[in-house]
Amino acid sequence: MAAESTRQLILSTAFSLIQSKGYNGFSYRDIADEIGIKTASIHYYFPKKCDLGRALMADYRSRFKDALLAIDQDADDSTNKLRQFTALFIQTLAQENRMCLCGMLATEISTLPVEIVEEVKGFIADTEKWLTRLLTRGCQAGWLQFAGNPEDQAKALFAALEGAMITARTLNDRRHLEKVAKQLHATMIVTNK
Amino acid sequence: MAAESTRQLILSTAFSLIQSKGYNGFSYRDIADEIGIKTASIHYYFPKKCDLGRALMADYRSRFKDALLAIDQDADDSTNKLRQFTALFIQTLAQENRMCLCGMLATEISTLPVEIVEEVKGFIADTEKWLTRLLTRGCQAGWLQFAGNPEDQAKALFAALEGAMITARTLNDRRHLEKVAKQLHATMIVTNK
DNA sequence: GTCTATAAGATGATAGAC
DNA sequence: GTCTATCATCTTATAGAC
Repeated sequence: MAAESTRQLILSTAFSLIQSKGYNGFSYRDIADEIGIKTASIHYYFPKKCDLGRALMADYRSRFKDALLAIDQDADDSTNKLRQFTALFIQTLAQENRMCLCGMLATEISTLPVEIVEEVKGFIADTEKWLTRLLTRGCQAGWLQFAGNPEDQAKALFAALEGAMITARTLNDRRHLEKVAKQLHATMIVTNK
Repeated sequence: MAAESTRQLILSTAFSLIQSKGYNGFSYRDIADEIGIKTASIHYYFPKKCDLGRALMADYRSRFKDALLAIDQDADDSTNKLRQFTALFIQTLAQENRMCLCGMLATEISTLPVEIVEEVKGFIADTEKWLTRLLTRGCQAGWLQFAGNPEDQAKALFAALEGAMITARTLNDRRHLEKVAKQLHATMIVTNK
């Protein structure tokens, strides 16, 4: 269907733009010019910009959740699950220096419509909850070790990855993120198990 | 002098706006309305928006450097210097939920004029360099302990603080940042010294 | 579904009066 | 220094023809 195709094209183009320039940094015109359509056509699928923004963030949240589920279902031990998790961030950055949509929108939070704010908050809550469970189990099984409690360590770990994406992008050095990821692993993974 | 006062008023108002809404999220009109002047007056002091943005980031970078120098000159040991460092981020967030200007602009990096980009890069380089020195000395003196090398640990530490400011602001919970800071301390500070 | 046309408002910026 | 007036341009958004 031509309709479904255009809709998908709008979504993927907008996704790329919002990951690199932010919600306030892209316009319907940017999308239209890139695809070769008119802005009115975009309004047909997404009447208001916040409709598009909400759809993008909701999709992203859903796909990220699927990725976490896939890690859960993997037979690997906690250390490898942790590596798979950090790899999600490294892969995103490797793709044209794109930011995690959550980190991007969270920084713009005070300028966003409420519907989008809720999705961003949900993404953080989902991820910290998942990470807390991973860290708790990893500790119990003796694969992981760290000071403090799993909840706070999960917050610190997620924050470090989001922050490192930002600094890596700014310094135009994706290895920056890889170094931070490696450092985070070294801090938590029990090597003499 | 009225001139100096207006200039300072513009800078402080713009600073507050850019910390909360980002470079692409504030306008000359926002500043003018808040101060009670016209946008043309702002153009008198800062002809182009990037002049204002550059001034704000350069000032911030300079003041942050001074704060780091003050920590250096303090008689405290490395663990307390580290606590003073993380306190800088906590204090910023405590002030009306404001972001670190570096983290804010770094996220918008792909939309910023080059002069500003250079200041942001410089801020990251300055801070990571200072932190690396602190961590190196703290290790040598036996106050601090961590896996890997000081350079990468410095990158991870800075990234975690910037990231935690973002998540804390989004969740509207400044204790989020405090928990992450505490966690970072617990990870590195040798308790039985 | 996609377009043209158009609107109302914001934005960064400048010229020139006071 | 600060203002009024004005600018070209962009932005989100809608109405209606095809």
